[in-house]
Amino acid sequence: MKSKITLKELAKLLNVSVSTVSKALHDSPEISPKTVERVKELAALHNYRPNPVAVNLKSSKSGTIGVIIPNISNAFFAEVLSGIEAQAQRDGLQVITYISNESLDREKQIVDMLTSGFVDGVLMAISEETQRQGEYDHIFNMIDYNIPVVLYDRIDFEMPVDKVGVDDKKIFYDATKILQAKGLKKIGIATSIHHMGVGKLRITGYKDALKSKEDFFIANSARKASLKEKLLSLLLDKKVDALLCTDFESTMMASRLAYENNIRIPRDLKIIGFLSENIAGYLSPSISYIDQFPNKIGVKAMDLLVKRINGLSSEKYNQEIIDTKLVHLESTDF
Amino acid sequence: MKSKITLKELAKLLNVSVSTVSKALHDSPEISPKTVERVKELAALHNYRPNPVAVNLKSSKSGTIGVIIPNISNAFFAEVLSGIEAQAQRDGLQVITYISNESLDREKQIVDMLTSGFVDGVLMAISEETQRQGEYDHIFNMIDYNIPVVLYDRIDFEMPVDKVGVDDKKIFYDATKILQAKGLKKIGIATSIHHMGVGKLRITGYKDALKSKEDFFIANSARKASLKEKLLSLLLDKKVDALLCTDFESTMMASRLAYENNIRIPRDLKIIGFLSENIAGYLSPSISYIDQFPNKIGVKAMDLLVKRINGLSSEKYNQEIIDTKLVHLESTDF
DNA sequence: CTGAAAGCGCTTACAG
DNA sequence: CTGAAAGCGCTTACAG
Repeated sequence: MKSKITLKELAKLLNVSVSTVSKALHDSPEISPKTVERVKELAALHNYRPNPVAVNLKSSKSGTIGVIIPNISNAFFAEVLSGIEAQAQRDGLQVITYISNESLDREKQIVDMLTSGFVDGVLMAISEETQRQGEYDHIFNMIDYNIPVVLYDRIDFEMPVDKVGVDDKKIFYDATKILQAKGLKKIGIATSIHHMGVGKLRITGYKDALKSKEDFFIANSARKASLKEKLLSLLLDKKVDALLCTDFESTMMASRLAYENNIRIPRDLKIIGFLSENIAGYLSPSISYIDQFPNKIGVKAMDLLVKRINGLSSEKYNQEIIDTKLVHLESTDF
Repeated sequence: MKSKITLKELAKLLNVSVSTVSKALHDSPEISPKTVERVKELAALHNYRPNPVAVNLKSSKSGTIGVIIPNISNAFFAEVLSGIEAQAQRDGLQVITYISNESLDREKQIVDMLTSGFVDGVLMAISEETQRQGEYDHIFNMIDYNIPVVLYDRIDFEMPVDKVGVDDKKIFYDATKILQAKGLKKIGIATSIHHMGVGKLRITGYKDALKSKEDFFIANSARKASLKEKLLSLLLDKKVDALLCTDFESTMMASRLAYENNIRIPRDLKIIGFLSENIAGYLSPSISYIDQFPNKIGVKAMDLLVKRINGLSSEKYNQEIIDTKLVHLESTDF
C-alpha cells in the first residue's frame, strides 16, 4: 500500500525548502533549471500530486461546480449531465451532482449548502414544486451571495443569471403549423407539465398556431390516471387526428393508448412527441420527436458558467437558445 | 450582494478569540453557556457557514465521494446514481460524478485524478473497454493507494474491494426455466454485452438451464447492424418461440423486429428483457422485464462505502447481492 | 472559561 | 537562485 507524498516530504528528501519545491513544480523562472529537474524527477518517481483541498483553500476556489438535476430518471437530464461532465473534464472541473427530485424542500437544502461556498458555480433546472409554489427566495439568496448561476432547460424566470434552453413556444408553433400544412384539422395537445413554465410555453405555441378557438383540444394532467382519461377522451370522443405531446410521459401514454384502442398510427393518428433518440426509433411504430440536443444544452451551460466564473462575461446576462430538430419517424409518415 | 463571513471576522465582532468562536459553535463544554449563546446568535445573524474546504483540509477528509458511471444514457445507471445521491444526502456527503463513456482511457484519467486524493472513496462500474482489454492496473493502483472502492453492477472481478450487484447467472437460469415450464421449446438469447462479465454470466445461466446443446440459440453483437441480422435469423430462420434479452439494446431491438416482421407478441414470441420500469409498460405490447432495482444497488453501494471509509467494515470484503424480480407484462402473457 | 499556538498542505510576496 | 514567513479558514491540544 502506497500513500500520498506531500510537498514537505519531497522537500526533505531533496534537502531544499518547501517553497523551492513548489516553485519548481510550477516551472517558476526563479528556480534553476537543474533544481527544477531534480524536483520534477523525484516528484514523478513518487507520483506526487498536490493535495487539491489545500490548493483550493489557498486559491479560495473549489475547482468544483454544482449541478442541480430535478429528476435523473428523465433521459433528457441524464443527457444534459453528460454534456456538462464532458465539458467539465476539459476544464479540469469537478461536477458535484444534486438531485432535487422535483421537490422544493430538497432544492432549498441543496441551494443552502451550495451557498456555503462549496462550489465555484451552479448549474440548475428549477424543480417542479418550486415552480408550482412560485417560491424563488432561496435562489435569489444564492444569487445574492454572488455565486455564479446558470439556469438550463427551465429558463422562463426573471432572474439576473445566464440561461440556456430552447424556444419552447416556437417549437410547438412550428410543429402545429407543419401538421396543419399536411391537412390535419383536429390537432390536440397532451401534457403532464402544463403547470410548468416550459409546458405553458409549449401550449401557447400550439394555441397561437390554431386558426380558431374551436380547434383547441387538450389533455393535461400531472397524474397518470387523469391524463389517461383525458387522453382517451381526445382520442375516442373528439377523435383528434394528430397529437402533440410535450413530454416523455404524455408521448408514451399516447402511443400506448392508441395501441390499446386499435387506433392506427400514423393512418388514424399522427404523433409528435418528446423522447430521447435511443427510444423513439425502437417504438412500434416509431414516434416522431423533437430533439432538443440535451447534450449540447449541457455543454453550452458549462461554457456560460465557466465564462461567468472567470469574469469573462459581460455585465448583462446571456440567454442562449439551442436549435432543436423535428425528427420524422413513422408516426408522422406523410 | 452579501459575502461569506469567516470565523475570524465573527471573533472580531464579538471581541473574543477565533478558538472560542469555533468551540462555541461546536457546543464545546469548555465554553460558558452565555458565550455560546452570543456566538451562535451572531453566527445565525450573519448566516455563518464554516468554509468546507478549510474543514476538509484540517480533517484530511474531503467529504466527497467519486462515482464512476460508464454511460449515463443508460437508465439503469441513472437510477443507480439516484440511489447513491439520496444516500449521500443523508450522510452529508457530496457526490462527484465522472462518466467514463465506456472508455478505458477516460477511466484511467478519472481514476488517476481520484488517486490524488480528491475523494474519500469511490463507487465504480468498470467500463466496457476496460473489460474487453482486461487492463485493470489503474484500478489496482487506486486500491493500492488505500482509497476505499466499491464496485457496483459489474462485479465479476477478482479485486480486494466491496461489491454490490445481482446474481446474473441465476436470473437467467431461472428465467429460462420459467419459459421451459410453460412448454416453450426454442428459447433464444439476444445480447449486445456478451463480451462483458455481466453478459457472460447471463449467457451461462441460460445455457445451464438448457436441456441439450441443440437448444442453444444466440444473437450476439455489440454492433447494431450485426445484432439485427443475427436476431432476424433467430426470429425468421430458427423461429425461436421465446427470447431472453440481456440488455436495453437487445430488448428494444427484439421488440421492434417482431413488429416489423409481423411476429405477434406474445402469441408467436415471448420476450423477457432488461428495461426500466417506466418504459416497459408503455411499449406496445408491453415487455416483461427483470427489475434489478438499480436504486437499491446505489443505496447499498453507498452503505458499503461509508462503512468502509469509517473503518466499520470487517477485514474481508463484502459482496452484496440484490434480489431481482421478473415482472410479467404482456410479452409473457401465459 | 478563554486564548495563543500549531498545524492541515499548499502558494507567493519578500528578503537575502 | 533559495528559503523563511505569512496566510488561506478552520480545529484542537495545551497553557493560563
